[in-house]
Amino acid sequence: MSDSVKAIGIKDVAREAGVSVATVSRVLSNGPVSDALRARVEDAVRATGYRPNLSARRLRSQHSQTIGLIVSDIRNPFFTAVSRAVEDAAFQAGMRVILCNTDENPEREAMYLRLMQEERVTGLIFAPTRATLARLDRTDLDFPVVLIDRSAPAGRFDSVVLDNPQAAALLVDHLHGQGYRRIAGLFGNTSTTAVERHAGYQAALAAHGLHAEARFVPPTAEAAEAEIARWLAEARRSGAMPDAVMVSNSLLLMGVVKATRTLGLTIPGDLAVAGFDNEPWTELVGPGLTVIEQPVHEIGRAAMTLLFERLDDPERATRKVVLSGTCVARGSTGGVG
Amino acid sequence: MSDSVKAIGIKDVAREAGVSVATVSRVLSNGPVSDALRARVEDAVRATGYRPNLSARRLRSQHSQTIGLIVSDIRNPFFTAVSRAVEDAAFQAGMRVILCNTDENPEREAMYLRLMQEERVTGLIFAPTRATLARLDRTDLDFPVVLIDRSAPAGRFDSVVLDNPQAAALLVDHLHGQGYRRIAGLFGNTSTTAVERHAGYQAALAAHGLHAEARFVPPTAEAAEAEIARWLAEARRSGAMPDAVMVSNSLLLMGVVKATRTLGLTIPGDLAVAGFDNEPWTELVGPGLTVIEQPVHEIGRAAMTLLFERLDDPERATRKVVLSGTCVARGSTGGVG
DNA sequence: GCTGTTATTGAAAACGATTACATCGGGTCG
DNA sequence: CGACCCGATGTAATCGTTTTCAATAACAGC
Repeated sequence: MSDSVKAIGIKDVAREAGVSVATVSRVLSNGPVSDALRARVEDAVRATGYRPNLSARRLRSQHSQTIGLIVSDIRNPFFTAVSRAVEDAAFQAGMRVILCNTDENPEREAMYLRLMQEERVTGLIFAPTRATLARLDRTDLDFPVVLIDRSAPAGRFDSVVLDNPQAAALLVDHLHGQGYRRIAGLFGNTSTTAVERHAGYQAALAAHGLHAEARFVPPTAEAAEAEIARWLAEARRSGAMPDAVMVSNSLLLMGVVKATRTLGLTIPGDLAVAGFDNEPWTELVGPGLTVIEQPVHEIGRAAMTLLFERLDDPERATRKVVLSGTCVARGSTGGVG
Repeated sequence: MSDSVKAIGIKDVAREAGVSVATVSRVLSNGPVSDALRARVEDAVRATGYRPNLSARRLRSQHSQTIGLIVSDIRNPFFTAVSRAVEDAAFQAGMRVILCNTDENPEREAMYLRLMQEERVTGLIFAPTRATLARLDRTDLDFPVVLIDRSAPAGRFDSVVLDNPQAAALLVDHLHGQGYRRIAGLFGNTSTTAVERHAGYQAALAAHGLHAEARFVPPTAEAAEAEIARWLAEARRSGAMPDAVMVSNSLLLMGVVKATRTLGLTIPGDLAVAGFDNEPWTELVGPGLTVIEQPVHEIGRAAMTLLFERLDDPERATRKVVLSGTCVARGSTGGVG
């Protein structure tokens, strides 16, 4: 707590060890130094408790050794898992990660993009909203970007995404196989992900000769709960109750389950339910919830791989890695009758 | 993607605007500049697309404008909520947050503490494991630290914690009021939090004249599931089945619920269940899970307040803010019979 | 008209590290 | 033995800002 002493710098270490600052720097970065001096310097570092100043280091070396990771919702276990994978890969490569959370808010996205530039990040992994994705082409960033979860329509950026249409179709096929015929769909209205899942849902229903009924809501449990309650009330009046509902993410899934509780509906007796993301709790709710499981860790790893390859060769053609999900069938789609 | 042009710096802006770099700097930091020049500089900034280099800025100004936040598990909604509160408060104060995740691993804690020093953070908010907490007194950091969730035994650091004994007692009292008499307790074995909750649990049971039966496990759902299964099997053989079990965090809670499923026990018929942290899914599992709700947002805000006050006055006495939780009663403790 | 004061502005030092370049010894080879 | 080279080390330039300090201009007071 002695506030008066200045923080110790590389000069102090050099003096303590009786060498030049250059030698200290070389020891710190495993440069060519004789064993004798190296030992002296290491002792001095320990003795003084020296910690290099990262700002100075980054400024001079023009190397931030940092990659950015901008996700839309850190509470979503999908993103926590991905960020874990990214961080592990980054750590192995001796890099740090700056993790930012946008809440699907374009203003925050813009703010964090600016931050990334000011931090001079080496690269960025980004899950943008549709709004930002649209103008991202025209924004110029001076670092490579890999998109995750949300994909670019054109091809200026590398990206890694789930095969969303296929995954949605997987759910529809499963529901159809279990005997459900009126399959409602509830989708988020901010991400391209939801759009793709909706497309897969529609195509699969068409293939089975079924009619699609889809609605789009803000990606919150509350919105989903309210919408599904309204929807079912209407459906009951018109005598056209769906026998199953699939949703495009786990927040909506929670909303739907809540709604069935307040409406007094049983799962799957009155309504079958299926969704995305195999979160730990989905196994524990009701008879267990049928979900699509994403290869979350692989998605994170793939994003890092793409990023590093791009850093190696900035000129190569952009790539899009598409991974497929698997259907985890549980009691919530137990079958008709 | 024009890689050949050097990144533009403050010099380029100065040349573009026909002023000195000092003036540009002053405009950027709202220093005293005539309106005419200010306008010219702002135009130049826009024209060149200049972004200040944060490393250089931090190096020169000796002000990182950054606070560290080290949590033990970012997937734990308690910490996601806290970090949200911290980040909001930091943003309002014009600061950035470096968020780090230790997984309750002392090595990672040490690594991140080192990182905080090298980043020259202004202050740190930290939820340490017991192991690290013990040696934290002897470590010298050159920035103030506020502990959250886990409290310091001595008093070198400011801290903000839940009133853990009281919260645990709240649960025990509730269970007792519902008619339960054999109340088992399952606690994590890495945090001081669990220790305090255990103490409250024991005291409350004693007050009711009941016998405490507690066990400690690693803070994972798997460990809890295995332990509770073993425990119940033993208890059944010895004819001393508990009629209720309380656990010290939400991961353990999940493990216990899983175990009841595989063992075919009903909640609360065969076993009442209660735990900590009012996560969204606890409402949806079985008849709803009775939990202690923590004032998560207030905890984050209080930590930031403590930190800022400490920065204002490094000499003042350390404080410990204790907030109380509330009991959210649900079906999982529905009552005996 | 001279001086003191204040508000703008620019030149240059400083922040704490890395690194280009020079220096120095000692070994190898012709 | 001299030329050459190589590895270890030190000196000083450098990264892109902020900030100190001096300079200038404008203006008020006497």
